[in-house]
Amino acid sequence: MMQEAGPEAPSNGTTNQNGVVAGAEGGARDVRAKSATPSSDITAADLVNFQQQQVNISLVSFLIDLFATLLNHFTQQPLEMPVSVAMMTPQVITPQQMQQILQQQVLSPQQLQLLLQQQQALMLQQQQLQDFYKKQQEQLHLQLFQQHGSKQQSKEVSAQQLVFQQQLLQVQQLQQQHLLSLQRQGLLSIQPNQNLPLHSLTQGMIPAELQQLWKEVTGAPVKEENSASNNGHRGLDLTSASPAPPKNPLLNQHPTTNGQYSSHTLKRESSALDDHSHHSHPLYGHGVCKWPGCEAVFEDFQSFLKHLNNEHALDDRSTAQCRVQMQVVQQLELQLAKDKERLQAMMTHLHVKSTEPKPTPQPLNLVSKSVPEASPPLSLPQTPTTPTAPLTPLSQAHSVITPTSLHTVGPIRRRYSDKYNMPISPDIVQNKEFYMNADVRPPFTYASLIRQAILESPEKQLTLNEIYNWFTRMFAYFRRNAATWKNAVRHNLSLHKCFVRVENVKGAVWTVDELEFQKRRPQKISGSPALVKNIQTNLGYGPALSAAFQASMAENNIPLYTTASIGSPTLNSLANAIREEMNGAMDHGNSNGSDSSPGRSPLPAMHHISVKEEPLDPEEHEGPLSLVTTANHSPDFDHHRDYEDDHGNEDML
DNA sequence: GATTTTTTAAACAGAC
DNA sequence: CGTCTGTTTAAAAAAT
Repeated sequence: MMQEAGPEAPSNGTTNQNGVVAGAEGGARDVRAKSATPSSDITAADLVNFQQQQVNISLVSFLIDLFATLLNHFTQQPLEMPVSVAMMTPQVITPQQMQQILQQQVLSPQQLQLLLQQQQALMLQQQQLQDFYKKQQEQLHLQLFQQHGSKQQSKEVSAQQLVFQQQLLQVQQLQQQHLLSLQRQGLLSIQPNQNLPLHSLTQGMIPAELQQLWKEVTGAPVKEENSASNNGHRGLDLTSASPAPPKNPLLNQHPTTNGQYSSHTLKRESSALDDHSHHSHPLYGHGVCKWPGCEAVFEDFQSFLKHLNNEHALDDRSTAQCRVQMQVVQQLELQLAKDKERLQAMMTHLHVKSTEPKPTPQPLNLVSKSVPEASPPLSLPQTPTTPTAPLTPLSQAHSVITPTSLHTVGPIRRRYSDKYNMPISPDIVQNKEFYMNADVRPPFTYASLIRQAILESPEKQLTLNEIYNWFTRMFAYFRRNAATWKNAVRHNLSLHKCFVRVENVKGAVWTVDELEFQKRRPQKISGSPALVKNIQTNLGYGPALSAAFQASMAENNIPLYTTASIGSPTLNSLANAIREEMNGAMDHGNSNGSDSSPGRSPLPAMHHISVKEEPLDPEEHEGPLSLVTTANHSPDFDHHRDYEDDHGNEDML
């Protein structure tokens, strides 16, 4: 609604963009926390197994990432991959599109309501699983971390390859699962001229291609995954088995029953993939009715049809099952999206780790220069990008299904506000990718966002212009209507006491008075005791230190931290501890106060907010992962970034 | 339903 | 003079 006046073009060229890593944010946001979706009729035991495997993967992944990073850092020779990242981003149905498809076909508002209720129940179960999973993860992390000093370079590389390969396979599996789920429901019919079929979904992700790709990437023959671990092998089995119809978790909660059930179902489903090509009906395969929870055997297709019409007619039970199936699909979709994201982060990490700030190919012409409003690609019917749906902590995770969600693109706002003391950081980090690409208003207040921007900066201080840049960099939404939100940003900076302006030779920077920020609203910590404890812990560290952790977690590519910060407050603390340890281990020198941006550091004396002389600023020097490392020593790189930022802004405004 | 917070809009002043 | 930065007021919207 705001006039996007030209005068908005900021003169960012003048101000040096501090080295905050925009891109490479390989951030490999965590997928694992939401791992094994309670899909289908896999038994509880199976789920646990699967989760354990994922734990293994993530552990290895973490270690690999860590060491590879170190390796890269010291050798300055990032692994090269002769593969374009773009290749690896097949266009799959976005969650939004999925919702549309599903909703348009079957659901009435009442049904949606029912569905929501069921989801809640389901989510309870999920939560239990996740709790279990987290505990295990925590344990293993601890264990592994104790032996982290003894790895050898060669091992790391090969292990990295392994993990990477597994990631590829995982994504592929998810895609197949997803598709098969759709087919199973009959909600998605496979037709040659439709663009949803399997070969389209897996386009660029065909196993053979993956293998080939992997060979190219590694320059070595592909190791059989089962030789190193059973993850890959198991994963493949899961793939084929995954379409097994889900036991309705609401109707049947006896794991033993499920176990018996699934054990032979899995076998039968194993070749479901190529099966429905014979019979047109996706619910019939291998002589078995594939309706979820059914599995009646039939001699011929006709009797199956008869059965289908009789037993699975449009009644309450069937619709309920259908809803559950939708839920499964949703989960898979989410999982898939996250894993894709993770994969891409990995690829980016391996490919352009320390040179390319933009991980996601963001076409510069996406938002064209002079016509911010005129370009209609952003209009409602189809989202221009294919962002993953924002992953939200449990409570809202499935708001995606609400009827309103289809229309929420613009006006509807639901702020997270600052209920909790560490309000948005985990969420914002988790959904980084999403907000970077989706023209969706982030559900955070300006104050929260500004704070986040500042805390993410290496020195917990930003100029106004740098804050602007952070907004535009991190949120597609803020690439438009600059006059409006910039005004709001300035307004917020002035309005809230928690933002402190610090004079500097070169001007002024803004810092966050953490205590004030906490004060802003009566602290109603309604969350778990763990959360409270965590907050206390953080406060104990002092604002500066806590901020440092926040920022480093946000900026670094190490999945564990992101995982932990999202996964559970307890783990967050753990991550902090680990982080601290690592900082100590990695670089000692703590070379006095040599800034990454010598020119504009405010006078230390003026800091009544203790953001300055903290002993262990991770970015201080040789920050383990971020681009800042390079930026510190390479004027060219600085220039490069300046240019990029200018460029970006020109494009946006 | 009242109160508080947040957002949006806009006027204005000072520095550059 | 125009732009950027920063402060302030006002009103509407949203959240509590």
